[in-house]
Amino acid sequence: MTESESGIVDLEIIVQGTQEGKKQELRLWLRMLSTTKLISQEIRRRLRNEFGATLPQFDLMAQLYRERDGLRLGELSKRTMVTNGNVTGLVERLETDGLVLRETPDGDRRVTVAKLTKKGEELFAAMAAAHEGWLRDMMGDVDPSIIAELWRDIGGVKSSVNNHLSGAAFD
Amino acid sequence: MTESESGIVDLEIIVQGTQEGKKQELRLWLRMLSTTKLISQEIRRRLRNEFGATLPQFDLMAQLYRERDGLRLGELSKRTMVTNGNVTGLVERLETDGLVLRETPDGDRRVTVAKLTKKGEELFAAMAAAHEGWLRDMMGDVDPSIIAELWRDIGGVKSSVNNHLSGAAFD
DNA sequence: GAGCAATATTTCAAATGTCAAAGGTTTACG
DNA sequence: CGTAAACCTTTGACATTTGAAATATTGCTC
Repeated sequence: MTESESGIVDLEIIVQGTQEGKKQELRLWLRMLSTTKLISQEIRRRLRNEFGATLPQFDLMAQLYRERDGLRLGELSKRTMVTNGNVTGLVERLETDGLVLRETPDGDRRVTVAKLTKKGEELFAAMAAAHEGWLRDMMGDVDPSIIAELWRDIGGVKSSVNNHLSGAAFD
Repeated sequence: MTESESGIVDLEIIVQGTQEGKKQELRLWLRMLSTTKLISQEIRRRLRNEFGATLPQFDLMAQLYRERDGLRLGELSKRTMVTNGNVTGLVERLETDGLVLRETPDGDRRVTVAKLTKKGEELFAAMAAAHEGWLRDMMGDVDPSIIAELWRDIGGVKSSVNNHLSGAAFD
């Protein structure tokens, strides 16, 4: 058995012994975290196997796909939740693969704009379609009304978190 | 403005133009992902600032705290959703910091067991208390009944995902 | 007891991630 | 004009992550 198959079990054991009604927020958080990780790992595996791409690359290309004129690296960083320093290398590798172009506009030479190449657009279109299908498949057992409800309520959680951050980071 | 303050905005822009009733699973997934990332980053920031620890280290110590007799590295890997190859270096660094001990039992020399030191126990106890408080704080605006409901429904999502994995990975 | 499958951990290469600091460019102010 | 402040990207050090391959040890079988 390869290591990749040994992976996931369950982080929630941490609060196994939780008393009724207490630490609900902690319980919810651990369940969100493990579920998100589970889905991420599955998507990562499929992206890799079927397209030879990584999840951060997919995220980044998704943004560029919506902005055909390209985006500045800083803008890309914000939209993908990838740190600035990280975007550099990410775009670099995508450029090496011929999926992305980098250019500096005449107006402001501080700026670097990245945009998808033809090849990049084609690859992303295929990945996006597959990606959506994977999710529909994975969540296939969940009632659509529950999906909608979860979407709303998690939005509430997100707002609450945003209102209680220590550092800076807004929406 | 330092880079760490520039960070997060919102990944959900990807589906800005989504038609009503379509791609609900994708929408939900993106919201889960961005919310989880938001909370993770906040916890990471606080762990770092207040305790000089990282999130994976916290996860790992949480498991060892519940098993005072220690755990084998493979067992640790499964419980923390950290891959096997990863546990090695993680434990190594914790040992360097005097928070964890490693020893090989007489019975089976393939095995390495890790356990918390006295110092490790004390540090973790402090971190755990703070951690729980942070979560209660961050989710402070969310009604407790919603929290409970989310916990149940996300459990449903998790089950569904587990039933539709391509590789191996169970619960 | 030699050989082989199973188990447990380590190692490796490549990519990603955080954070901090340094590099150029542009803008604005005195 | 000249220079400081602001802006955008890159770089660097280091930790983490994945996936796969390599090691080491044990247990089983013939």
